Amino acid sequence: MTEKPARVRFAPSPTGRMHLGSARTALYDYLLARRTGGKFILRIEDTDRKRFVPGAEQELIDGLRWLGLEYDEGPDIGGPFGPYRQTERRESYQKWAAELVERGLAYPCFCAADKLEKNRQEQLKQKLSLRYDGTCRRLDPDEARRRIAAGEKHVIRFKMPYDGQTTASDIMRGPITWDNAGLDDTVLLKSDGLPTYHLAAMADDYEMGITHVIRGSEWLPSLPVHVNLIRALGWPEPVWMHLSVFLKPSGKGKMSKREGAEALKDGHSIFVTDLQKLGYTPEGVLNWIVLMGWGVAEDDVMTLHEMTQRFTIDHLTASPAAINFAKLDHFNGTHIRLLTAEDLAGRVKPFLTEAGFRVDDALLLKTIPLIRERLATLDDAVPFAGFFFLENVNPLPAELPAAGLSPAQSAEIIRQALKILSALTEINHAAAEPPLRQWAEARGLTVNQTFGILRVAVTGQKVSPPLFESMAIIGRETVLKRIERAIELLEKM
RNA sequence: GCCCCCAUCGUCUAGUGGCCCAGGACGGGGCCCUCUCAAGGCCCAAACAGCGGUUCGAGUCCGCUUGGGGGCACCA
Repeated sequence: MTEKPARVRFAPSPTGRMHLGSARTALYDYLLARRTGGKFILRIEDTDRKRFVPGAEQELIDGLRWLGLEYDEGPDIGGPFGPYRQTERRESYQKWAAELVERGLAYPCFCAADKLEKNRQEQLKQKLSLRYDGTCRRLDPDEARRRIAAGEKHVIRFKMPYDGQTTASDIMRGPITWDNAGLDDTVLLKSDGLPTYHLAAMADDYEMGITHVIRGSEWLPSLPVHVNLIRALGWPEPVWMHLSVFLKPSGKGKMSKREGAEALKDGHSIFVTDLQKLGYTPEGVLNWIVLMGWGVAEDDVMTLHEMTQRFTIDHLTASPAAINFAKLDHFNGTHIRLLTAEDLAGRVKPFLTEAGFRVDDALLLKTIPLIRERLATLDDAVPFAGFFFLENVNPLPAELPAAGLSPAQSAEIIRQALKILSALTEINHAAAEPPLRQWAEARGLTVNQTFGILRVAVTGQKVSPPLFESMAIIGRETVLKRIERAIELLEKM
């Protein structure tokens, strides 16, 4: 590759939970940085003190770590361009704001919030476009200085050009042109002295040497503000990439809290730490989201490492993508099957432990070949492997009799099966399956019926890994004991 | 109300003017395998939103219409 090393930043604000959209942005950031031999930076945009959520930053960091998106610079690990939290860089923003005012590119605005709100309502009523009326832009600079000196509350607004056009280029959409007449005098510095996103992000990107800005398409409307600001200050312009939003599964509208709750009922979630708890793997999640907005012709199963080798900016797509959880399940299962037995065992263990099973590592490892292709999520191991770690199972009596057979008939069948099995010195597929099958067929029974009763007797459930392979792991004595118990249960029915 | 973006199977997408009577994946249907459930193999149905241009030739370029999405805060 001939691309120059890119400096890319993931810049979330600690105002909520880390969702799929953020994860995908971070992924693309990471891929671009790794692909070009550049740097991936985590920056926390915490200038909104009202919406600040304690713990949100940690969830972001945990999410990135879990996904395996290691960053090179960040608030917790430092780096040459720190600090990486915006509230720790406020002097810098104030300095830039002051410079803009001094050069006549920005101005202090004393308009009160309630007055601005009244204006907005009025504009709404008259069906006008919503924008600042420009009162303070026309203020005499000397008077403004006097009012500031008198301690009057104010913000700093950027002076957008009144006429002409602004053109900026997005990597996936090409050049976009706006009439400046439709642009607003955006607030750069709030009355609490902290910057808004517009100033803070641009200043940081400049000071941190960011070469590519990857962010959500909700930022597209403020692109002209950002480029005018950058150009006013004479800063180099980064490459812009505005990622489309994720739509709810129906494709109508973007994901909301309502859909989030709906997904959770279904064993899915749009939050990355939830996905972890639900038994999804980073590999599965990553593979799923990387394809929502970036297309490959074929071979769509990839690890993070393979993604970094294949990722290219020019295959990014600009259209909104609907979330499809069925596809997540598929990718997750696929990556589970790609793991080594040891790896899978280690990942599955916490879910079994959490479910109350006392897990023996050696035993767990033996069950992996039996359960691996049955798992869509890691916690599917609970129903598929839990019974291996139990001394006794408790079959539901109602589930014991085979379809179309009475409890008495079913009892008789496994009494015979017990006879056959106890004659064996070891119970495994090779030794147990042929004689049982022969016997069943001779009696005019289907193997489904016969093996079915045994399955419930031995595993306690109607659905399980292969019967005889499971028996081999459980061991002869325990198997025979469980069958005897089932016979008792059937006799009592 | 104003501004901006997007538009290929139900969904995610490949396609960068002829290689496309449009390819892959998920989901769906069928068959095979099979002790349940899976996994796996094979096969099938399924799309270029519409209308005008440009061109010898358009899914691919342009315009309009329609549909969808985003934005218009001292939030990011």
